[in-house]
Amino acid sequence: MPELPEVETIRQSLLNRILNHKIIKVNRITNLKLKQHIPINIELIERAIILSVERRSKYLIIKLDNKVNLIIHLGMSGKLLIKDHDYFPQKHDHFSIKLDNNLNLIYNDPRRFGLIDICDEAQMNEYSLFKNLGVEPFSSNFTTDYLINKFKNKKQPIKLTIMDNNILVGVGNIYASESLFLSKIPPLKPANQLLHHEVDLLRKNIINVLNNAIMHGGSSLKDYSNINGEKGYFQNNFYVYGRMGQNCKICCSEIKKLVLGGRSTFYCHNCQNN
DNA sequence: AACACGCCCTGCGCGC
DNA sequence: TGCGCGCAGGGCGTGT
Repeated sequence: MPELPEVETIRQSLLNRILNHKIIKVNRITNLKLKQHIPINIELIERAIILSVERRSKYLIIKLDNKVNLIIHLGMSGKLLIKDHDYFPQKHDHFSIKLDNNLNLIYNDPRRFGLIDICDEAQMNEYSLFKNLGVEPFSSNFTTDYLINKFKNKKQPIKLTIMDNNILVGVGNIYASESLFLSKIPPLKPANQLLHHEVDLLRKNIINVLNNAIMHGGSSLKDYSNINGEKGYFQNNFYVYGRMGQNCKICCSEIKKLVLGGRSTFYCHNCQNN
């Protein structure tokens, strides 16, 4: 599924297709439950005009002129696709929106870990899914001091800590391994044992790796694609993710894998050894 | 509070 | 060829 760079790529590619267009009709294609059910009053977005497409963490927020926000999360396997007016629903299509430019915005999600929700603009500050989210990696609040303060009492492995959405959003399993490699920090190192300069380096590398991935259109493993079905290319630039048994691109040591919090974690034992 | 773990699902690739 | 198993980009709820 998409991490922040993939969601951001989707957001950007949506802009010139749906902005300022009117939602003519919403269509529930299946009644299957996603992470939560599609709201019963989802028809509230019909006849509204799309004013902007924003992102918070890995959520897309489509803001409408009737003060209602459409919120979409893609979970592990969710996709948004744009298809023209004679589109015919495909397997795992769950929901679609027909626009006044004859395009359909389709939500497809085989594993159904994603979600579709709505929230009044006035209630966004109380919106439960956003309430406990940590800082955005591209915001000015994402400082070294902020991280040091958050890491202070964390004995857990740093890899789990940077994936903790209550601290920092947008860093998923791929970019956690990648940013730790770039920072030469072992994934198992307890968060509270990082030195000041390591935290600073990690912060910079998180920003850099996410930015780089966005510039490459995200990473396409298995079936991720943008709204036009196009793949991203950042997966070709991975230093460690998915490279177990291959040689480190820096020191030629063998890339190792371990499991942390149930998720595969890749690292170079030689480069990340402090 | 912090942390370990299980679970929500389908699909794919692998070994046998 | 077919089966069972493990694993997959996320995030929440539960228990200790």
